[in-house]
Amino acid sequence: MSDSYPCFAVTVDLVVLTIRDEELMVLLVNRGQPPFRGDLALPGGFVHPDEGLVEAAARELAEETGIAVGSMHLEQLASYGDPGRDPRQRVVTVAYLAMTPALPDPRPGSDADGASWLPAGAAARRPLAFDHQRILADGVERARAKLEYTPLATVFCPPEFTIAQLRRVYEIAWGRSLDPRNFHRKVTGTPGFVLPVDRSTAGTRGRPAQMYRRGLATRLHPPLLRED
Amino acid sequence: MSDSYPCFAVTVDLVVLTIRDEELMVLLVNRGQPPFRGDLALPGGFVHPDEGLVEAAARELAEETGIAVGSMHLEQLASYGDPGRDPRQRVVTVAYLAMTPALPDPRPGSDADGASWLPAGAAARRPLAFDHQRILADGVERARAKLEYTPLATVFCPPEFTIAQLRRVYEIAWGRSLDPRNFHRKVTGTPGFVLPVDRSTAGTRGRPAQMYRRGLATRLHPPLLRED
DNA sequence: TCAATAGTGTCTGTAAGACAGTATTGT
DNA sequence: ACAATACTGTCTTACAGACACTATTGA
Repeated sequence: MSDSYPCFAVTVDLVVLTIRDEELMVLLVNRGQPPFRGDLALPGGFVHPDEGLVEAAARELAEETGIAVGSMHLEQLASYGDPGRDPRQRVVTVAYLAMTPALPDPRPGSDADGASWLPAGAAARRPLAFDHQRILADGVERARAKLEYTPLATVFCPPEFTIAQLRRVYEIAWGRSLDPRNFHRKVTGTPGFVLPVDRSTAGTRGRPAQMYRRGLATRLHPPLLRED
Repeated sequence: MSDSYPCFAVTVDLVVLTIRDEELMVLLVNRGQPPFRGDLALPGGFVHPDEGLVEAAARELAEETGIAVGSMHLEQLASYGDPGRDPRQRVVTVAYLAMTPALPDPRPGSDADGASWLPAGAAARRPLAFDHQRILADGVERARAKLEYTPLATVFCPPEFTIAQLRRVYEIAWGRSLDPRNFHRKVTGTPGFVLPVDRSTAGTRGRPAQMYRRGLATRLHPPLLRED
């Protein structure tokens, strides 16, 4: 029942997604040491002995991106522990999914040096270190799916945004265009999705747009489904 | 980046759900050793050094219930690794969710001795060993949620079942009654949910019912939502 | 004035909830 | 016959998709 206590290494790895330059992007790092030296990998690292899993994920995220976790969404994705996924030793990794508004480029010389934003779709189809290709694919799919039934699309937007900006999030994440008028009606009609603020855009071509911030809802009723 | 390789124990724990006696039930074991000796706990145990996580979950499931995993649904739930969740040492557990048709009682004298089925709702509100109360609550909520948008309710049914049996699964899991006529129309009208077989019930009061088996769909479109 | 974007109204098809009504069995 | 359960049809309402139309700005 509990005869042996084998020793495992435990890591956290992060799928950090954002929308930049009209594309869904993922934060990847260049591995400086073997194994997989020179390959791209998800940011992550070993969990410290007296540290919780979320704390480890938040710490690694702050180390790699240089920003605090407070402003971004962070949730557990899944764990991966196939024997042989790390050639050195048995490692179980707990993957986390983070979603954030567009960030400036990682500054060279900072802890985040060597990290860069790459298009998520393309990255999920190229080899990455360890089983990170699989983890990335799972993370992208989770994010896409959660846009359907949660208001999480707002975490890709700045604190105040327009309905059109929010719509672009869906269009980019799902790779399909949405009718602006129906989307507007749907979003403003779903209680708790967005809250209007007393401000409008200015200096843009066309009629100024009402600005909104995140509402308090955690689930969308009814959901905003992507398929036909 | 990778200075220390702290040593963790890794376990798998199982939330095994079924429907028995018109109730959602969970398989719990009595802990025979400290810590939490005498308390109820989820079945589970240490992952072997050369064993994958799913393999470990399937092995523990077979050991505790005495049946092969082949006939039941098994999916990863989440991982739990707060420092101090096990008073002996640092343990990270990967929890799995299993769903199965009604099984006979665990036979005394078998490996599954000491295991028993308890109502899941009540068990999720009573103290269990470690953080198993939280894991159980997460598992029950995951199962309830997945009934909405997947055909997983069928894994609680025998290989061949009637629409009324399937409806009871939803009613028991969600704690609300569903209109038999609308449910019938919805289920038979969702492609890939159920497939009719050339058989009917007999010996029952009332008109015999057509029997069905699981379809090939993995998601329900549109979903079968529980809230109003 | 025109182009562009924001936002509203309207129509139509689909599907869910409510529930009347028909079908087929055991008692 | 009657009760019980299976199944079908109909009505109403809600909502998604399509798209005409109005509103408000910059060029």
